[in-house]
Parts: sequence; structure tokens; C-alpha cells
Amino acid sequence: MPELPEVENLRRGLEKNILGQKIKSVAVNKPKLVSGKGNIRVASIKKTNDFIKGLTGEKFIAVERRAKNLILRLAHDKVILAHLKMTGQFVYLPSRKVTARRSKGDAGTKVMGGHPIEISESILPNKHTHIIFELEKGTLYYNDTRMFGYVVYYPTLKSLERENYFAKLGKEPLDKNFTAKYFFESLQNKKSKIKSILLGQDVVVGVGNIYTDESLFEARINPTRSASSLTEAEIQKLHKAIVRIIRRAILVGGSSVATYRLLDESRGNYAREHKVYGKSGEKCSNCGNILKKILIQTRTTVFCPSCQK
DNA sequence: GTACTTGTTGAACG
DNA sequence: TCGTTCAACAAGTA
Repeated sequence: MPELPEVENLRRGLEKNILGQKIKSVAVNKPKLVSGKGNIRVASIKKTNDFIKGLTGEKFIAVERRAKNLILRLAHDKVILAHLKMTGQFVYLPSRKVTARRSKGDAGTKVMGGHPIEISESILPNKHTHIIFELEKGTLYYNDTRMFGYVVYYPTLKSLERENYFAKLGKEPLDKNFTAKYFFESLQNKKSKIKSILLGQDVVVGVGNIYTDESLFEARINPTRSASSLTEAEIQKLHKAIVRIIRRAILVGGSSVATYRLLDESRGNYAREHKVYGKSGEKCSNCGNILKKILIQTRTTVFCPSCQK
């Protein structure tokens, strides 16, 4: 599942490849995906028509990110807001004219990620391809197996801002405003578990299940502790761990999604540095005791009971 | 067939 | 009213 580092990585890849390109045509196979965010479940034909009409012929002028949201900006102040949720992925393939003679999976094939790309999905489009943008020099596909994600069109930047969607989001973990002091103050009145706070988006954004467990392990903090019970020193350690891990993950992820050929390697890169996530029952890399798995807010949580107090 | 997984959030809870 | 908890979304995997 893409967390902030993967989305940031995807943003950079898209920026490199689609910026300046015009959308020649758009195909929407699943109206639900373009019909709204979150709980809006009613697929609207009008929204689909607006999406296609509004975007056809427009040029990409910027690719931005807020938390795990991608903001694709187009000429005439038009915007696409995209969230990959668990299984969304954008894949860009240059057209044959641009990449002369290639067979499936050739190193010359440019692909961007999100959710890790399955080998079985290396043929595009496939049954999980729900939106297709034909660009001047290639094709941009949106795939999503579980369809939790969304790709929503806004006719103006203002119409996106009007929804106030970003208003209650917390700080970006890599923003200079995300300081240890801010973090400490934000946790003072919070009674819920520190893991729940990290998973929530109102204090710090973009830290999902994986990096929450990894950060708490690195800071040696038990995920079940209430946020307000943490000492200032512990919060400083946790702050440092979050920033370091997210930075590191962007760096490692940066080399992992360039081509299909790197796929297997990329998975290794992504998972290689995990110390607790997905390692329940294995030995703690620090003390050798067995890592334990519990549920916090219906989310799998792995930690070392002897290291994390 | 059944349980489990995942990010985010509106709804329900106390 | 407010802070906190939880179910729901979808579909693949074990």
C-alpha cells in the first residue's frame, strides 16, 4: 500500500513524464472512482461527463502532493485530486513512437507506481484499469483493484479549496513546521493510543500502518501507550524517528519504481529495512525476543514487548 | 466458504 | 458539544 514516500515518489515520476503534455482523450470505466471522495458511493453519469469534458484537451502544468493526495494541476486552473488509498496505482507508458520497439517489460518502458505493480498486471490496460488518459506522448493508466481510491475533477482550484478538504489535515512530516515542539504540544491532551494518533491525519499526515510501527519501534515506544503519557524526551525520539524513516523511505523508494524490470528489486528495497512490520513471530532485531502482533483500531500492530515500553 | 487485510472518514458512542 | 472509537468501503489472498 502506498504511504507518503511512495506517493511522493509517484509525484516526482509523474512530474518528470507528464508535465507539459496535453490530454488527447479520457476513458472512464468505473464512474464511481471519479464521482467523489470518501463515502460518496453513488456513481454519477454527470460527474463522469464533467470529468471527460473538463479534462480533454487540457495540459498538465504541475504535480503536487498533500499528505497522500496527489494534486494534478492543468491549464485553465483545472485540477485532478487523486488518492490511491490501498491499491491504487498510476502507470505511464510512453507511446511506441517515443520508445521505439520494445517488448513487454523492457527497460525502456517507463512506469510509475503507487501500489506495487503485479507482474500479472504488466499488460495494460487490464481488468483493474479504470481510467485511461491518452496523452500526446504516451498513456496514463489508473489501476485500482479494490477501488477505495478516487480521481476527482475540479473545474477550478477554488472549487477544490472550497471543500476545505485539507483544512483538518495535520503537518507534513517533512515540513519544517513539523517540529518536536509542535509534536509534543499536539499530544498533550490526547488520551488515545499513540499508534491511533499517528494513524490519524490531524497531527501529522501521511504516516500509515507500516511507518507507524517502524517509528514506534525505533523510538522504543509501546504502541498502546496513551499519547499524553509520553515524556518530552520520548516524543523527541519519536519525532526524530518519523522524520528519519520517511526521508529514508523516499530515498529508497526513489530508485524502485522506474521500470517494470526493477519490480522485484523494488519490493525488496521497500521492505528490506522494515524491522517490525510484517515480522510478527520473528526475533526482534534489537533484543532477540519474539515480536508480538496485536490489533489497535482494527489495524495490525507489530512491536517488541521487551524493547518498547 | 471464511477470515483477514488496508486508509480514511462519517457515524456512533459516551 | 466534544473527544474517542468503530464500521464501512472492495476484493484478493491464505
